[in-house]
Amino acid sequence: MQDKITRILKAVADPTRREIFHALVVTATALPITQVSSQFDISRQGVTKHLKTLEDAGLVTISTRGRERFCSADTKPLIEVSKWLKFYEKFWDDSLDNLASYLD
Amino acid sequence: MQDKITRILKAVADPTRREIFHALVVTATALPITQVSSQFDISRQGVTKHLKTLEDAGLVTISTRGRERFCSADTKPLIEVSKWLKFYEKFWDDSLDNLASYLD
DNA sequence: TAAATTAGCAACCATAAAGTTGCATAATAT
DNA sequence: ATATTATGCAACTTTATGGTTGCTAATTTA
Repeated sequence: MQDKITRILKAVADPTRREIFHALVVTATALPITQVSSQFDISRQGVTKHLKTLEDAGLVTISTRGRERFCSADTKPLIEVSKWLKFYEKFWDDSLDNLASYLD
Repeated sequence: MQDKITRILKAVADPTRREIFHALVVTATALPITQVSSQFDISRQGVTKHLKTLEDAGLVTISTRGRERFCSADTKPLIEVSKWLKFYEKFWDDSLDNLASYLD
């Protein structure tokens, strides 16, 4: 369907999803879905959908233990975003000069 | 409506928009809309919409001269994305150690 | 065993997003 | 003056997205 970088960027483009991701990153311990969703105003199903999107992007991993599903964040896919940005860093300040040197 | 970082991330989350943006960055000279759209398979109007989205995110600036509207890329807003990423860089490799030092 | 908890699935809704076409208008070129 | 070109605007279609609710199934707890 979509390529990796697109999935990652779409995943973090939504503010609620960024919040969920952030919460999982700073918690640093795997949380069951209900416990994640309790931190947000939207329904559990809403959160589950967001978690699925984050999982598809590789930003969240989910493991089942008993009836619970534990979610934890994985920041590694963001390296892709960082790599994508790298190219444009060249142009951040003195655009023309840096472009010139790039074209050489 | 949406906050800055969300507008920027949404703008670059679309692959066609990333392509348009990239084309403008490497061209380094302002291009009239028709000339931009000629490089893509979608209609001129489609491209115009994407340019509007990019402009709203600050990634493209458009100036009118005569009947033409010249578009050029501005990479500066991507600094916001870079700043957003900064926080998560801490966790990229040795997650637990770095989280520990962050929490101190 | 019965009650409570965790979660998935499916259907649904409203809105946004990506793209199209047709038409009007202003600026340029012939 | 006419024809051409560059563009905006508006309406429309299709599909994606963010969110909801109701129901069912499985695992725990009492």
